Amino acid sequence: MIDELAVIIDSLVPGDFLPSEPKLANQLGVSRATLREAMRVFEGRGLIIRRQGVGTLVASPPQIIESGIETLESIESQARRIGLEVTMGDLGIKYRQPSSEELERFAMLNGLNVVEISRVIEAEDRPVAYLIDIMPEDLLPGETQGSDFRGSLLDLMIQRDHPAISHANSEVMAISAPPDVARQLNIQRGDVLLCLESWLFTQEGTVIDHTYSYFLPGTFRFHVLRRPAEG
Amino acid sequence: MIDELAVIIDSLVPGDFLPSEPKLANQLGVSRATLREAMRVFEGRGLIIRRQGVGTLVASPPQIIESGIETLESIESQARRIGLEVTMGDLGIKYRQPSSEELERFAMLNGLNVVEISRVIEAEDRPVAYLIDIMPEDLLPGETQGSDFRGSLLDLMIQRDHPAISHANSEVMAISAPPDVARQLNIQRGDVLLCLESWLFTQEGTVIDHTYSYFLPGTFRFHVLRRPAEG
DNA sequence: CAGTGGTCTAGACCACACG
DNA sequence: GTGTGGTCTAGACCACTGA
Repeated sequence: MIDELAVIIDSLVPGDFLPSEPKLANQLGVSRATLREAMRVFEGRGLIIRRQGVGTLVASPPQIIESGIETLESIESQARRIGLEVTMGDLGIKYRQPSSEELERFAMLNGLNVVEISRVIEAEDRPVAYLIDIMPEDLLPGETQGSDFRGSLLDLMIQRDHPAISHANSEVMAISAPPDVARQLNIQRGDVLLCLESWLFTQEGTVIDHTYSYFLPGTFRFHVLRRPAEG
Repeated sequence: MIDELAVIIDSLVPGDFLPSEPKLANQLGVSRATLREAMRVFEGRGLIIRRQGVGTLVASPPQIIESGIETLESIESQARRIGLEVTMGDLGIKYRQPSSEELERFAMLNGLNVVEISRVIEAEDRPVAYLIDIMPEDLLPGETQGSDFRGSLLDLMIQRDHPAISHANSEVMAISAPPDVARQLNIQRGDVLLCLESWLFTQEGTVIDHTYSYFLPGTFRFHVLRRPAEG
């Protein structure tokens, strides 16, 4: 069945709509649930786009952002390098009390809040990443004040001299999209995401930022040089 | 609903069985389909194990293999470092003609076949990874001859002097398990996997191995140091 | 064999987009 | 309002396990 679906998608050109799910299920002789299961595969590869209330259409092949995973670089600047335009959705800014773990990690002064900043990155009118930064409020770059900020938080932090960024320690994970992230990225919960959880270090060795980056498959390609251990 | 399920799982100790799916669905007041959707989340985190014909049980917290992703090291040797015992399932060995792309990549002599080697790695009686190596047949280490080979292919290649391994170029991906891989790892298709696709280079700069490594969430933790680009 | 999880079906209702 | 995808339900059959 999945092969038949592949043929149908193949026979269409980017921008074309597939028949509606009930029709297509009928046409292929399967239930809608089974059809949707199959469509997930193609959606995961970025070949089709499903939009509630609109329909399912064949996607244009995306421009791929390729980068070494060991390079700490904002999505905006990666995109700029290949001439791809990315836009940032609305900033979600939330101040809250730090957890005890955060108090320790950030070596925060008493009484300060942490600020949690979330935003969706879009390229070619599709969400491609969802970023969350958590940091002590006094370390938030001043440029971000005002809700019209549209640049890269990471770029601001790298460019400023104080505190100076040294590196990030990141963990690489494959996860199934949690409900809140799925909603933000306009995908179904359970869809596959590549996630980097990072702690940003200053040259003094203190942690000033804790981030989660969720990447949709298709637009990003991370590579890494792996070398045998010494000895 | 998912929270109620979390409480139930929390209240059990590793090794305990959950009620059967129909019973549990009834108990929680949802359909079996919905329950299964929720259970996927916990299965993805390695908290529960579902076995067809047996039941669903609460998993013991796995020992976690932690490693820098930029280190080229076999799973066996990573596991040895933390005192975890891993075993290798049966080798699948298949000889076949190289594709035109492989001919070029491997700079192969005419008439040679490539050999495709696949195996499942298990730890604590659970599959944790699925590895596939594709290489020209004349480069396959002699030790692997005979179906009772149980060691690490990568270790053999790193240890031998000719050809000497320099590094691997790997791509990091999050994928939804394809049917064949899902079957091997005893998971459901659509479950989340971290995948490394690598090309192994000799010090002469030629490619001698093409590998896919699929990692189940839970047992492995990859991290990486990310540094700002120069300038 | 009985009981389990794996998969599929048919049908329903909802949230959403767009005219 | 109409049609779309998103989600859920109830029920069925299959494949597998272990007694």
